Amino acid sequence: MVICQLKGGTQVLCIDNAGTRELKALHLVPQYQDQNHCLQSDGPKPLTTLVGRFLPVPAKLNLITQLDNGALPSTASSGPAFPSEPTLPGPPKITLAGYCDCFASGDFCNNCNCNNCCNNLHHEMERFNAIKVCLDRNPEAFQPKIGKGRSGDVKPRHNKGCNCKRSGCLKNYCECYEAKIMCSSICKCIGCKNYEESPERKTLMNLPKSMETGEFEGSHHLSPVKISELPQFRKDRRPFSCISWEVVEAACACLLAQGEEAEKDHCSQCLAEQMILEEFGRCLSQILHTEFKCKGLKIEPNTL
DNA sequence: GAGTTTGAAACT
DNA sequence: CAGTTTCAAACTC
Repeated sequence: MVICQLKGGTQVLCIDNAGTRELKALHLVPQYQDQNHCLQSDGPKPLTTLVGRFLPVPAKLNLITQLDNGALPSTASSGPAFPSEPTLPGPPKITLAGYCDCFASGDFCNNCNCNNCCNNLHHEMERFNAIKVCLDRNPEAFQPKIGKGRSGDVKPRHNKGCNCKRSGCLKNYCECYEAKIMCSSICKCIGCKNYEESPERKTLMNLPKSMETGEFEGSHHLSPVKISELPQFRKDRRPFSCISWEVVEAACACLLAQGEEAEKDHCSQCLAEQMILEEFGRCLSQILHTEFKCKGLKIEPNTL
């Protein structure tokens, strides 16, 4: 893969036929590839636009790393990689860092509340430089934090491990707990209670059954726990108070079972989809009934 | 909704 | 690498 220059002076991606990983991602923008396998465009399409919009994170990393190492531009580029852009004195001092969830996950900001946001198309070079700075500092900065465990492990785990000191890893401050996974040996947390046999954790896992009362008793040897002292699900992720992860899992299991049944009966894809959708409707109906019951509301027949 | 707490990321 | 600062989200009141 190389970088080439268009007559407008804009840098765009250019690919060869080597069949690299990046090539796959670039299939998303075939209209930019000319007869010499160089990408052309009907208008300027800056590099970072393509990177940010189309490349999956591993490909983005690969590309940026290669750019950073100076490995790419030599063959097809007639000049420096970005001759028309001013050289920036250093990393931007504005909101363009790992603090921002959008930037950290490799996305552009969109409808966020950030101030002086530069993680957008209007600040492509600042964004590009910030990505390079982040990767210089940490080559895995844009990798997902939750990954598969060691070889053979099925359970996901935090790639770096958490460093919690005061939350006992049983609040959403803890990245492991927030991701609904146990802390592992690579965590450096103090006073961790987020492990398989932890009674405190088991108490929390029983939470959904008791949300109506505001107070509940866990295991017999544990003292009553007030709901206000327990970690709550993030409001934006959990709009229905009665939907626990167990409910979600059960609903998914129902849908899977329905799909398997359709497959066993050799149903057409269309019919299978219909059966799964109907099952989803039944699940949703049950969930809504439970939710309304939780809130002491009546359900009008035509609302479902 | 304002203020506090918390821990990741950045910085020194 | 350790200590400190900055930041945004979680949490409390």
